[in-house]
Amino acid sequence: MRDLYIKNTLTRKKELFKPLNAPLVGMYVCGPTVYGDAHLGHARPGIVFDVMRRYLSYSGYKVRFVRNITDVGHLVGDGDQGEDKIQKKAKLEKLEPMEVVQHYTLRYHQNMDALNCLPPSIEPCASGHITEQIQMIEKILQAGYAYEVNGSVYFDVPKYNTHHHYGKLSGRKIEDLLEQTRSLEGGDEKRHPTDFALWKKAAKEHLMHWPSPWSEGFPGWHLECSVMSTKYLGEHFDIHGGGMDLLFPHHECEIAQSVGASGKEPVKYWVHNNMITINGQKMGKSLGNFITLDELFEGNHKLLEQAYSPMTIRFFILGAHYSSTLDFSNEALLAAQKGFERLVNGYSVLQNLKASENSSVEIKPILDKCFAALDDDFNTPICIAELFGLVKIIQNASRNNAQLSLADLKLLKHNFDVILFEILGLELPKDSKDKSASNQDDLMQLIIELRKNAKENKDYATSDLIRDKLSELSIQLKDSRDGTTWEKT
RNA sequence: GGUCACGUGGCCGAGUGGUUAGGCAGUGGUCUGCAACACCAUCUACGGCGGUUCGAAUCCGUCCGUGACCUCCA
Repeated sequence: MRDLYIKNTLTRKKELFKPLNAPLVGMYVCGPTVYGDAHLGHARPGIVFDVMRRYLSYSGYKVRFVRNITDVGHLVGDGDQGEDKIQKKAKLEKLEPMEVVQHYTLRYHQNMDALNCLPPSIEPCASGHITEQIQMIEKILQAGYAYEVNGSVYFDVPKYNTHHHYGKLSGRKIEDLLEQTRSLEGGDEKRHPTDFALWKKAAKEHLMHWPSPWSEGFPGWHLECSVMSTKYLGEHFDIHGGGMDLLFPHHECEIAQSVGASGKEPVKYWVHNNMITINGQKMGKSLGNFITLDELFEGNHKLLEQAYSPMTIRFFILGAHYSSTLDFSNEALLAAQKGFERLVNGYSVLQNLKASENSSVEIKPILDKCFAALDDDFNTPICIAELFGLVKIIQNASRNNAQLSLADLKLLKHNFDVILFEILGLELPKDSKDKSASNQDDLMQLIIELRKNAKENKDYATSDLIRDKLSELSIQLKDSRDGTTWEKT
């Protein structure tokens, strides 16, 4: 196994990846709250953690990838007056809360599938782990890091902070937090502004509630991730991922809860993806400046000049390092689309390449660079840049401006496949994949033959007619020295 | 206000103490009956000002600008 380095948010350093129980790797990623369609921002963690997971698998690890579905408990608005997001949506649409959950979970799955993100090994939902959440609260209470008030249970942050460092992940100090935290509204049950709810007593009109030792209520915002990661990956596991916006308070609270309950540090490597921006500003639900994935796939949004395929989106996202912000624009997306086409083009040319006696170029060093890039904190943009270098060689070889030995050609074919499909998870456009499966190709060969005859007879009217009509049918003819090929556009 | 990032050529986006990132767009060529595709060549660069150094876009300081988190957010 090669050495893989991962930037750990906890230490702010790139660290050599050493799994706790090699070859097993436990990976937990925060999934969506299912109360609305997934947008471009959701695609990013979906894709970048998919590539991490794929690369770890490729590298020989046996990965258990857990990604939750949040279907309960996130409050809207400020303080206690807030409403459960899913409940709010349910009331709005006159649905059962679980209907909302089911609907958006399905749509999320469809989107992730379109983006060719592999499904998680386990996809637990919060509502299915109420018992476990109650058990964890009991543990935290026993440890003395929580207190009950009027049927609700809160995590005692100042007390926790006397034994541990609350704020170490996000680089905060509790004293600073105290100064900056918004002042509490009157009647708050919390003893300290930084305390957070583990269990909330449900108001009468609250639709989603469960029995507990403290009250009929529902679990707090951050608890599900601690509970479900512990249940499926253990009290101490390898990788926890999520968006940077979850760093504080969500992930900070997760650490506090887990340490509070078990005394053990839950996560070895914390990994955070950066945000997608639009006009330099974060794309987010609360800002209302988001574009849903369906809108992108269909080109159905006022900011979009055209539709962009899921693979264009995937390629676009992999073109930037996960830790950098990535700015959305039609121009950038179009560049990604064209770039991806170039890569696909290179791939299909590669399939028909003939081997020479010797190689005039070196393949292995470039492939090594691809893997070295991925080993360096999953640097997909550099990996892709090297791939373009290979495309140049492939194109040159097809024009006899470069030669590849049989061994090199085999090496290139195999690894181009591995990197493009297995690791980066890109897919060829459906049409070109199905091309050989039908008799379409035979028909096309006939048409190409007829056009060739016309050209030889200098009957350019006929040859251009064929070309133009095919073009209208979204079929592009590609003339080269060795004859004509075709592809769907 | 606190904490933390970032500022790269027309656009997107890597990288980093001395060597071409890459893609898209542009320009010139090759190919073509004309094109498209493809290929070759080529042009725009590291926010301002200081400092360290033989040498900085890369390190340090400072100023300016932008953003994120501090409230649910991927």
